[in-house]
Amino acid sequence: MSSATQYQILYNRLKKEILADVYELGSVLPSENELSASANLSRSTVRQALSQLETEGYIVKQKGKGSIVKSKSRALNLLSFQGFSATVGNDHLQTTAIQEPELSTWPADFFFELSELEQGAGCIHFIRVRSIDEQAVMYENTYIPHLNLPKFTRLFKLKTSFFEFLGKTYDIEVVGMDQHIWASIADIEIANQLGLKVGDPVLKIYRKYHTNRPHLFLYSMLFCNTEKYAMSNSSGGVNA
Amino acid sequence: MSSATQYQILYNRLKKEILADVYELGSVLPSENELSASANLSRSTVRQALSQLETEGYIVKQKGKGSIVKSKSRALNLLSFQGFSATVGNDHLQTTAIQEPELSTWPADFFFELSELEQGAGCIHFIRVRSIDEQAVMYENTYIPHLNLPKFTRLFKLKTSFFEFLGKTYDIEVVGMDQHIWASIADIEIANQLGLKVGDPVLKIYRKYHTNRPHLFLYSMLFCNTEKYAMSNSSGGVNA
DNA sequence: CAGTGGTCTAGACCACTTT
DNA sequence: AAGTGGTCTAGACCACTGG
Repeated sequence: MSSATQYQILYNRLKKEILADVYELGSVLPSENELSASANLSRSTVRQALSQLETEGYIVKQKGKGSIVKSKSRALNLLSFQGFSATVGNDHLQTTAIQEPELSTWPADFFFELSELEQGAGCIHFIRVRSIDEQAVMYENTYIPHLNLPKFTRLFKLKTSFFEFLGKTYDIEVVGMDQHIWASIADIEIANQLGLKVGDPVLKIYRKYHTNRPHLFLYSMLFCNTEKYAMSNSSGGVNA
Repeated sequence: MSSATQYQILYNRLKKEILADVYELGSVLPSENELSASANLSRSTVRQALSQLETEGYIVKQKGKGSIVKSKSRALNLLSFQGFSATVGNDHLQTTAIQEPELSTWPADFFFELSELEQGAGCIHFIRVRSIDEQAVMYENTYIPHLNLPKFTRLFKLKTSFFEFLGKTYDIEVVGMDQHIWASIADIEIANQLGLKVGDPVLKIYRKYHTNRPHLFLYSMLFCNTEKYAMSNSSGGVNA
């Protein structure tokens, strides 16, 4: 929490209203001047809030028309599982716990560089397997520095959405990420968990998530079975 | 082309300077106030240019410090080759022609859905292999609908940058893309071209590029050797 | 034509980093 | 203390969409 900025407050309000269908898909938001007047903010500040909604895919702006509600997509538009035609909805997605969160030291040869702060804090580690319609597609190894996350191991239930939990419990939001991707080969553990044979090709993805807390990063190492489902994403839409 | 805005001009200048090593990796750009003074622009306008550089991954801003040059990643911030530590510069990147551009019909089982317009136009097809320091890393199969691209097969030289060519010759710019990613296995052709053994894992990427021409899309099918170099990208960084 | 978003200016105060 | 980027204001003119 702490002191949120004006544009963040407006951004959150509008996002909430879009998700709550106050503004329906395809309709226009109040104009920048109207928002400026009603929220008692300068137009620049309103534009900053709208800009964030735009880059996250909630709205599209059109000169002369207005800000049009485009989708209720989640924030990060980066490489998620999709079927070839339709997106995989929550109905079809299951999560299985392989290892419950435990506090330990960081792996010796951790791929990403860690700050001294992170090194000293130790890490929380857990493993999940994600499935789509009973088909295991992703083996997910997550590492989190134990920085000011009281009672994490007690509170977090692996079955729930990790990002949602962080938001609701600690006000932590993911604002970006770096990722590295390789084609790799399933070892015995990965093969077992993903229903593959040892030596089958798997997608290996290392991710570093950036959060709204300045020095807090989250790390994931993913192994994906892409036999049936590809990883996919879109980019584009321009800028401020 | 046409009348560029002030912040676009500044953005392009800074990007060019970063790519030309005027500002080295890890160094700081001139401060917003300095740029504002030297370019004779308001600080807001300077911030808009820097903001675009940031969302595209060229710089990172740090309160109290400055704008730090982060990488020379290509414009479209989506999945490009990077070494583990340093970005791969143009000095280290070679292109080999495998098949020169030729006009033909579309493949029978083309992965992406094609419009009637595209179907009727036929396609230009060429194959390149990209290498980093003599190490082949990407087998690139490109398909372009033959829509109002006069003399393409005569004008385009495979050794030159494809996107740059489209921009300079036809004023076509890539503004976004969709991509699908799988872990796959090298067949005899791919293995030969990438210096792998048949059965080695490769990254398979199908891309559909969106351009500034409303109905013009470009298609690529990539096969990547990720033994030494990973594919990587960043997302996030906020806005104006 | 009035209304919209796109660009731009010239200020201001703040929190943060470095010296 | 000086300098940096982050936020915010109150204006202005423009190009574009709609009636």
